[in-house]
Amino acid sequence: MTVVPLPFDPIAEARRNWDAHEWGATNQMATATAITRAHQILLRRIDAALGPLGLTFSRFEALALLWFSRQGALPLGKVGDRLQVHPTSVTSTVDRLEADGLVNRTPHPTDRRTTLARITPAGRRRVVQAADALAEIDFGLDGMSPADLARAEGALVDLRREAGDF
Amino acid sequence: MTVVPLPFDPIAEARRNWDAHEWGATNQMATATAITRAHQILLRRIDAALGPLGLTFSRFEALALLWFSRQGALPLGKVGDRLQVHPTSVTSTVDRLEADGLVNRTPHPTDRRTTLARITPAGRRRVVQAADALAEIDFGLDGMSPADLARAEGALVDLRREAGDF
DNA sequence: CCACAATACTTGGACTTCCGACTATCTGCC
DNA sequence: GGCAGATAGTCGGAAGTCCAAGTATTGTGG
Repeated sequence: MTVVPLPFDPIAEARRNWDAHEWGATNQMATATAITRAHQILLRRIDAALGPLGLTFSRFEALALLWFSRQGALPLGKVGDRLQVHPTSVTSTVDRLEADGLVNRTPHPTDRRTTLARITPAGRRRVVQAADALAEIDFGLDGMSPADLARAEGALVDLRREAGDF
Repeated sequence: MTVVPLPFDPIAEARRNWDAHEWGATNQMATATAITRAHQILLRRIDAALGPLGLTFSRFEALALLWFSRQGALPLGKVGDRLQVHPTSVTSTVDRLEADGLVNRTPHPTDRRTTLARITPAGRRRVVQAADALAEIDFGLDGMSPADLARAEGALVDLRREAGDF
């Protein structure tokens, strides 16, 4: 995608318009817009870095979660809870990871409703490569100072907590 | 989507795992994850608030941009530049806005390559309702203090600038 | 002045996300 | 014990994002 730098900060501009028309919640609008843009930037860079490895960010997140799990396997539902995504998204993500041989579906030993996603040896190798690739580009955040990294993370804790993240 | 609160902060957990396995760029990973989650939370709340009005956040952003423009019309390319989305996304967004009668496509007076998106009277009414609805829910950010709003926005300025936002 | 490059938009395809609806299985209470 | 309701996962569909490629139009350098 061609990035065309604007001659002004679009958020500052939106803030002026918002105030001028008395639309309310200007600060929230500005922060919501900033988070949205940051996410766009991040996702593009991360997916670009993972593309050569045949992964996307969401597939990487699932794979890393399994990698960290003690047994290398989790029920699909647990994956959804941890990543805060819809069950159908987990199904779709695991479908693709399985098609690439990075994960296997295994029946749960006692609950026949439940399916476990288990990371394969190939999956373990791949996720390490991906983590390297992401560390290499600083997760797309090389434009942020250590202080800003901490500020952003800290400022978002209450939002996540209040939204039920933990 | 059912939100299942976790008994711990998943980012703190990821941080521990990341460090334990020496995967690198832990602070960037944590901030990237926080931004991703914040965006998920935000988008769900905003789209839920706009759903009854037949809008989504991206359609609202485009409509608001046209509303603020002096002529009530902009070339599709300009819309993409301002919202930092791919030309095909603009096409798709304007298609739907046009199907709902909120926007019209008009030929550019001098450049026949260019198409203008023009907000209709119905579009103007709708966007004001939408802005009210969003202010009502504080853009999904009612969980954040004024200080945190400013912190988050400020921390992301450098990222946006360095990425070519402005 | 005219061929070639740049620009503006659309089309088709891949991927992710969600919702609603559906099947299969387990759990609990009468 | 057995039926009702909860839980786990999948399927189909809608919407958003992107990329690659294609058409139409405009701009430009030899």
